[in-house]
Amino acid sequence: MMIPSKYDPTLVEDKWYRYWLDKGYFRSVPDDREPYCIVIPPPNVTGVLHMGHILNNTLQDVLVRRARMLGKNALWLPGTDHASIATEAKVVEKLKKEGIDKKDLTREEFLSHAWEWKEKHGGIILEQLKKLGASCDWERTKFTMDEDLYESVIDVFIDLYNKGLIYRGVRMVNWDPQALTALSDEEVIYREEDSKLYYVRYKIDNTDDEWVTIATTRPETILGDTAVCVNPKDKRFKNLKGKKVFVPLINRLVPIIQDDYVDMEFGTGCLKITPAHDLADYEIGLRHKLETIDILNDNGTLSPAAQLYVGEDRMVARKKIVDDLKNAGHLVKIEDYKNKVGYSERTNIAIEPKLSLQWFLKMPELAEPALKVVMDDVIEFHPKKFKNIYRHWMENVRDWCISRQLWWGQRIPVYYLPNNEMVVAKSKEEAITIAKSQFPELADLTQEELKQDEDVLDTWFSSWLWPISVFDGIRNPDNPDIKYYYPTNDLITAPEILFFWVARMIMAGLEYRGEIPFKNVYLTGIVRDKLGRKMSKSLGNSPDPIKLMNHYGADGTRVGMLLTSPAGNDLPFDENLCEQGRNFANKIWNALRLLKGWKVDDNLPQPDTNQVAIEWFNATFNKTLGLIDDHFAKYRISDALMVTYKLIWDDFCSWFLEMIKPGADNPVDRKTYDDTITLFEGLMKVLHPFMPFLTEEIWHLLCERTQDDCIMISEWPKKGRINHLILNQFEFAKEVIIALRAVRAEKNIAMRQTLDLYIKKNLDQKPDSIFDGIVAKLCNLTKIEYVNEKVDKAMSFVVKTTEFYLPLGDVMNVEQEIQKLEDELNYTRGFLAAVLKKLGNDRFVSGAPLAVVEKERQKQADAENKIKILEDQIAALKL
RNA sequence: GGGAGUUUAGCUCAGUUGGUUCAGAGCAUCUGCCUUACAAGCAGAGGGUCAAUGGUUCGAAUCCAUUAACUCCCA
Repeated sequence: MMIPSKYDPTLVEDKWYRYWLDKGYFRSVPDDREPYCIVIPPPNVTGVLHMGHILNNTLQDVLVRRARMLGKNALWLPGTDHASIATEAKVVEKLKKEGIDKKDLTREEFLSHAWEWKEKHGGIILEQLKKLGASCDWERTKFTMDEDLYESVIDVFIDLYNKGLIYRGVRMVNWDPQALTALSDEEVIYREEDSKLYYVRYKIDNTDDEWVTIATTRPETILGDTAVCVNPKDKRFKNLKGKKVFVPLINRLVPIIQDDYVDMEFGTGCLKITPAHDLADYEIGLRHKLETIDILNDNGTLSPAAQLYVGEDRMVARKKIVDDLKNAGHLVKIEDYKNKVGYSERTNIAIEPKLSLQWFLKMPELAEPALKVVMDDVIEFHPKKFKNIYRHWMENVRDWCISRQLWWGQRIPVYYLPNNEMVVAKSKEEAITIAKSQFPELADLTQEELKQDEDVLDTWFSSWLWPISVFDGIRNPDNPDIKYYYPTNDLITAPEILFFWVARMIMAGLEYRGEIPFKNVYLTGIVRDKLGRKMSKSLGNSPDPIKLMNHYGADGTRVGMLLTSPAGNDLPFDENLCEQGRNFANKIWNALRLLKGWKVDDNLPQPDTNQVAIEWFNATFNKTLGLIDDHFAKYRISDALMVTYKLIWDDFCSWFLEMIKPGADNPVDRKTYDDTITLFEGLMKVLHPFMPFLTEEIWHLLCERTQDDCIMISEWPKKGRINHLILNQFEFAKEVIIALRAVRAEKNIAMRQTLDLYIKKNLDQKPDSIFDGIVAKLCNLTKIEYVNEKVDKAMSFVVKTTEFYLPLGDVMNVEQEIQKLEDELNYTRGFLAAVLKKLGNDRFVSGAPLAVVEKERQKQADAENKIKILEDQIAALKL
């Protein structure tokens, strides 16, 4: 067989993905086995694959592939969410390019455009995940706007409303004056910018010429002022108590109030209060029962309530009012000032805090049990540190604003009646029935008189049901799927959405299933560039994951992502991590080439050295498998990968294959060959979750396979007996081999030149020659002989208490040898001194555990023995 | 302003309830090698006052306190 010396993933990856798909290996339906389930954190339907997805989905695939190999009925359920604001923005933008204005469309027309867009562009990301190797059950792909999921959301709204948990109220929201919608806090980006602090004086009522001066960054909001506030502790303003001031330009008389909120150090210590346009002011307004004057229209222009600049944009009004204040003698001074201004993530327009009528979900009752299950580790967070952060949020939770002024999403099922009442119902028909029964005066109510709420629900109000609604567990709570797969096992997501999504899923799970939605939450880090910046489209600092996969292979990219991404830590991404992954693939490929290049001789007896090598590798494999399983159990995925990496590269390729490698043109015996194939298979199995494509390819090249003999559905290796003795024996042999290599390197002795080795055991120890054959082979020794006396004129080294001699004749430099031995002697003496000091300390001997003291005594004995041997060697050389 | 977290080699990180031989790994660096699987490789080497100070202890990277720097969340 001709195998190229470079592994080419492009010839392999698509082929196997299609094969797995055709065979239905990703498919899961309930059966008698233990289920293992992950629901994908639904990516945004507008999205394309970015590095964060690569990390997140690689982790999920690793977990789900391993679970499948462990014999579980593994389901990874894929899907997307409708991302109401992002998608609507995209559709609006697209229509604009076609000369269509959203305002000219009916809701139905707009939605048909939106669906068209979704069918065409949505779900690219899912296709891209296939390239990564994602073993999702694609037949179960869900979308948050699918009919069943849509209905689940509506059902839940109605249910929560009927439970009294949903209410309509006026709240301060982040208003996007361009998109004309409220935004959630996470959709607002705060940027520090240079602005001005304006000092404005207000005349005090009933005085001739007494003023108070306030400082503000937004002078146009003066028109909405309904009070001026000072700190009650502030001695400067004691005289102002109970007085009133005139708001400049419009001469509205407002009270001076006192509140602890005011920072005496900031500005003048006097704060203007505009309850309609500032969150803190709004709360002060509530406390002091102030009037609220909303001076802005939804589009950011000033309303008639402002009295001045009506119809002007808020930014224009700001400039104009500064001039007018100045001319009227109210402007005291202007200072430069840095402050943080919120911008809309989608439209990049300055956010306006605005009072508006919104729908809210009460959180405290839902949050309490959701906090408990995390604190009690019913749901485990990995890493644990996120428990604190979670608790802090859950203990200070605020009601959730669930309405959005958009069309793309689940429309709020609230119907307003001609009598100014409202009903909540699943359909217009049902609404009419309810209305008629509740209000006898509406007996003739028609559909036309019914007005449904215009708003849709926040996208998170869909995704918080995700682990339930994807199995139709809201509408059909007893269906076989939900009963089998719920609660799911692991959730893999970013800490950024711990509250917006994870916490809310836990609430919904407990509310609607009476059970947690998942047992473990694995929180990934954020993928950053080398400079530590978050990867983003606007910075253009993110590599294209598709290009990355084309270049390094999906396997290489997966390994690159996972190599340095411990849970919860940010990951400064570097392409050469993927290169390392690619190199690893190539290394394994070449191990296969080596193996497949051997001639196998059925009549050749197995040499003892090969038997030893196999026994040793088996022990190593089993020991490492234990480590790998342990790392997985603790969700230390990158550690599991690193241990696997070293097992294959160092233990298998660098040590084992070199041990059993037949000489040039020599055949290998059948038993060694077959055993090596079996060992190779085991390695490929533990590697499969990380590098699914390469391992499948190698699996099929290692030997003839039937159609359904695929590694992806093979069984995860079971940990066998660990021969600890042989592991220790090898550690000793390894030290000898390394020492011998060092001698060759130091003396420039080529590998092809053979050497003889003499070994002198001490302290009545018997020779243990089990690895001698292997040492001889790896170091090209022609002879290993055990002796009772030191060997003259020979290079020497000591391992533990055994002396090794290499008679090299002339290349020996006695001076140098003596120096080397003396260095080691000095070191050992220093070490012994430290040990003796410890043992000479009564408090140590009496205070430390017996085992620790015993260890120190052992160290003492070892060091003393070694010192004696070194001294003897030096003496012999000096003769 | 409130809260949380981080600080160990040039970089990214391990380091279990304090206790083997003066702290480990991968990458990077350096040295020597195209040794008949692999230069996408092989064999080696160097590199750390465990952020600082103080304390507890027979013993501290690990526990406590203070300080500093950075990150995140909330306001």
